Amino acid sequence: MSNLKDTVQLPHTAFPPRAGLSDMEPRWLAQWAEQSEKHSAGIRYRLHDGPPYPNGDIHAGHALNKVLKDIVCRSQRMMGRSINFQPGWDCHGLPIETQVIKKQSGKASDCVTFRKQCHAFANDYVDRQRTGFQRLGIDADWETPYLTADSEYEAHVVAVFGQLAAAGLVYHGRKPIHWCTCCKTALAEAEIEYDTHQSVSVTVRFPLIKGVGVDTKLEPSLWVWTTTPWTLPANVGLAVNPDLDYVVVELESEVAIMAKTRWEALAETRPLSGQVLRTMPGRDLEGLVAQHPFLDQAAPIGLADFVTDTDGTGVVHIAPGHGVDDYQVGQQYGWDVVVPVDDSGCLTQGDWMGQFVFKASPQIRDHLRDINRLVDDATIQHAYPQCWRCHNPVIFRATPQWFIAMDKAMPNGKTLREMALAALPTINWVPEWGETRMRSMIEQRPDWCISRQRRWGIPIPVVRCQSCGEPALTAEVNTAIQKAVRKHGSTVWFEQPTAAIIPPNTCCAACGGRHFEKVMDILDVWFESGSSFMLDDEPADLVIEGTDQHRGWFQSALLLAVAVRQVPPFKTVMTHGFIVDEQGKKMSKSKGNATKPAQIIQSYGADILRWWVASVDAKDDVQLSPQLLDQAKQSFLKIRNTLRFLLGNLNKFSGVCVPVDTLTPMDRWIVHQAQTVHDAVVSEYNALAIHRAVQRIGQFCSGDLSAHYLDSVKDRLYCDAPQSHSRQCAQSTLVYLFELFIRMIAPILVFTAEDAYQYYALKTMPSVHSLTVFEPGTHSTELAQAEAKQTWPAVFAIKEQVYQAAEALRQTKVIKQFLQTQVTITLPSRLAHLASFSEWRTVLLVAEVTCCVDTNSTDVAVQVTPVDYKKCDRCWRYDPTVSDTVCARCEQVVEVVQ
RNA sequence: GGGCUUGUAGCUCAGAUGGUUAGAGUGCGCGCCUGAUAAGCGUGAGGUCCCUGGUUCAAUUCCAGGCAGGCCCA
Repeated sequence: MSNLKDTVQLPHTAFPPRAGLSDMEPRWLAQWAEQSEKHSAGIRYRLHDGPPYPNGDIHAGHALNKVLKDIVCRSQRMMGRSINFQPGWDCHGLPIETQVIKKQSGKASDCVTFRKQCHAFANDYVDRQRTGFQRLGIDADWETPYLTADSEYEAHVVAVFGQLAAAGLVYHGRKPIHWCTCCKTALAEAEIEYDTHQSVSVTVRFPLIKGVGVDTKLEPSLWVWTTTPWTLPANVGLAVNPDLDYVVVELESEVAIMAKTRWEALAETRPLSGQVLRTMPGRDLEGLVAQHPFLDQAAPIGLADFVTDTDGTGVVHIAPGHGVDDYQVGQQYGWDVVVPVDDSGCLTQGDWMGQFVFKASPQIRDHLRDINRLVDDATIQHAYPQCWRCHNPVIFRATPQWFIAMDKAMPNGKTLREMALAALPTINWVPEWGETRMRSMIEQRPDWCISRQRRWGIPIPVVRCQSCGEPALTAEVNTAIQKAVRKHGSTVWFEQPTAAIIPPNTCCAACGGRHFEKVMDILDVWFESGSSFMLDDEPADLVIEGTDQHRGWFQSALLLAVAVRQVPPFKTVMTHGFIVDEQGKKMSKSKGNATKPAQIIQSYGADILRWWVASVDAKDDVQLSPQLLDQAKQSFLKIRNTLRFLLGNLNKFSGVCVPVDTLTPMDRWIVHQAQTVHDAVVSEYNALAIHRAVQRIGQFCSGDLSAHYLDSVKDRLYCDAPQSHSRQCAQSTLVYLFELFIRMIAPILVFTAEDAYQYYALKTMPSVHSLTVFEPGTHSTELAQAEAKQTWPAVFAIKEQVYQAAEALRQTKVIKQFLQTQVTITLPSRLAHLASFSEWRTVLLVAEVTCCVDTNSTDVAVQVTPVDYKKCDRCWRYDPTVSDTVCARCEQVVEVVQ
C-alpha cells in the first residue's frame, strides 16, 4: 500500500500552508526597500496625493484612501504606465495648533517659538504616518514627499497668491466671525462649544414709515423678536420670508405686522384680541421701510429664506456686523456692515458706549420699554456658543478679512466662478454625480475668505502702507516675499521687519508712502493644499479622496488652478465614502467604534485589510467590523490555498509548456476562462471599479477554477505517468493559470502575491510587481472560444443535473461517493454533438458515462446508478479494469515509475 | 432646514428600454472525502429587491412622498 502511494505525484511546495502575514509582510517590506528599483518606462501616470494632516496616527479612513490609491497605481503600472505617486502632508493649520496647545497646558509661547513647536509636531507625525502607510504596502515616493511647511512649497503658495492678486481677485473686506471677548481673539468653528446660556429676549416695534395699504389711523409697526438686544444698535434692516403669509392686525391701540402663524399662536396663548385687516405673502413686504426703534435711521425690509415661523414673529432684525445670515442678507441688499462693538465686547457708540454687550441687553430692553417700543420681554435659556478655553459666551462680530472674489472679471474677462464651472465637464468624475455636487457647491459658495487669525500657517503675503493702509499687491513685492520665504521659511514673516523682506524702493501707489507693515493674518490651509498643483507642470491623471473634499481640497485646487493656469489640476476625480460601523453609523473616537489599522494589521495582516478595501464598493460609505474582516480573511485564504495548490502541482515541472491548442479540451477551456476573467479584471481596474475585479477574481477562483477544473485535474496530476503528455498538459495549464491569476491579485495582495511568486520555479522577474498584464486574449484561441460557447455551458448544466440526481443516492445511503456511480445521459437533438464529448468522465468524476440521443425529447435526462466495479488502490477510482488491486492505467504507470 | 447621495439573501456584490421561478460568491444546515487537510467537493435552506402612494395590462426597476444612514452646508 505504502509503496503504491509513493508512485503518486502528490503536490509539494515550500510555500507555507499558513499565511503568517504579520511576520511575512515586514520581511517583504525590508526586501523591497533594498531593491528599490523604479521602473520608469511607459507613459507617465500621475496620481496626485491629497495631503492629510499629520496630527495623529493613521486611522481606518486613511488606510482606505491610501490602499485605493495604491491599488490603482499598481494596476496602472501593470498596464505599462510609469507611475508617479508622491505622497504629501498638510502640515499647517488648526488641527496641529490645537494638538500643540493641548500639550503646552496653558503656557503661552511667542509666535516664533510656537511655530517651531508646531513644525516639530507635524514632522514627527509625518514620520509616524509614513511608517503606518508603508506597513500597509503602499508603494509611493516615501523618501521625497511634499510637505506644505517646506520653505520651497511655501514659496509656491506665495507665488499662487501673487498671481491671484495680479488678476485682481484679492480684496480686503469684513465678515462676521466667532469672537471671544475675554481672549480677544477670533475662534474657528472647531474651537466652539455649545452650552446653555441665559439671554434677554425682546419683542420690539419697528414702526412702518410707509403704509401697507390698510385704512387705519393707528400706527402700524412690525413686531420683531430677538435674543440679542445688544445688536439693535447695529441694525440696518429687517428680513421676512418671501413664502410665508404675513398679517396686518388691528389691536386696541396699534396695528401690528407679523407672520400669520405667529399671530395665531400669540392670540391663543395670550389675551390678545385683534382683527386681521389684511394677509399677504412676505415677498409683498420687500422694499417697505420701517423706522429703527430708537435710532434716527431707517430699517428697510428685505427677503431671506432662513427666516422661519417656528418661533419669534417671522420678522428678523438684521445686523450684518453680528451674524452670518444677517451678513449675507446685507450683502444682497447692499446694506452697511455696522460694528459698534470693540475687541473687548463693549459698545463703541450711542447711549451705552463702553458698556459690555451682555450688560447692555437689559438696559436696552428697559429703554425700549420707556419709549413704548417694547411689546414683550422674557428671559430664556438656550444653547449658545462658548469659547473652548475660557468658557465665556462668544459673540459674532465682523472683522477685517481677506477674500478671493468669485464674481470679479479677471484679465481674460471671465470670473473665477465662471472659469471653475466651465472646467467641470472637462473632468472625469467617478462616480458621475461628483460633478453635480461640485457644481452646486461652486454655484452657491460665497467669496472665499482666505485669512485666519491664527499663528501656524503661511502668512498672508501682503504689506500695507502705514500712512494710508493701501495694500501693495505688486509683482515685485510678491517676488521678494517668495524669495525670503524660500530662503528662510515662512516664519521669516514673524522674525524680520517688513523692510527687510520687501524691496527697499517700494512705494505706495495710492499715497506715495514708503513705510509698510505686514499683514499678520495667516492663509486658510485650503489655500495651501490647493496650491499643490504647482508641484507639476501637467494636470494630474487622477486624484482620489473622500467625498468631503468636494468642499475641501478638490474645490480649492480647482479654483486656484483655473485662476493661475486656466485649466483644472486633475483629469479624473474619484471619491470614496466614509467608514461606518456594522450598524452603518459613523466611526468616532468617542463612540469607541473606531478600528485602528495597526490593530487590524496585527491580528489579520495588511493583505487582509487591503483585500477588504478592494472588495467593497467604496463609492458609498463602507462598513468595517471584525465580522467583515473575518469574511475578508476567508476569501483571502481561498485565494492563497489555490495558489498553494497550483505551486504544489508544478513541483518538478519540466518548464516546457504544451501550446494551448494541443492541450486537452478541458485544459483549453480553463485557460480560456482564466484569460477572459483576467481581461475583465484589467478593465475593471482601468475603470476604477476595484470591487468588481475582486468579485470576479473570487467567483472565478472558487467556481470554474477550484470546483470545476482543479478537482477534475487531480487524477491526471497525481496518477498519470510523470512525463506523460496528459500530465504535461495539466501542468502546462497550471502554469498558464498561475501566470494569469498572480497578475490579477498582485495589485491588491501585494505581499501574498510576492511571496507565492518566489516559490514559482518559472518566474521571469525578481519581483511579481515587475510583471505586466497580458494583452486581451493572449492565452485564448479561436478553438477555445468556440468550445467555450458551444460545449462547456451545456456540459456544466448537465453536470449540475447529474450531481443533483447523485446527491439523492448519497442522501439515501445507496452510495457514499459519486465515484461509485455510472451515469447515463440522454441528450435531445440540439445537444447531439455532446454524445461524442470525450471528457464526460473527467468532468463528472464518476465511474462510467454513457450517452445516447433521443430525438423525441427536448430536455436532457440523466440516470445515475451505483456501480459494482472494484476500487483501484492507487487512483481510488472505481473501474472495470481493476483486476487485482489497481486499474489498467495505474498498472502501466507503476511499471514506468518503478 | 438645504445640496448631493445610499438602502437587492446573515455578509460582500451583480442585475433588468418596466415582463416567466431576482442571481453569484461567502456564511449557515446536511452529507462526502481524508492524496490542497486549521484544506477540498456536493447539496439544501435563505429575499416584502427600505416603506407608502401614483403611472401602467404589468413596478424591485419609472414618478411623488416618507423612513433610516452618510458627506457638506445652514
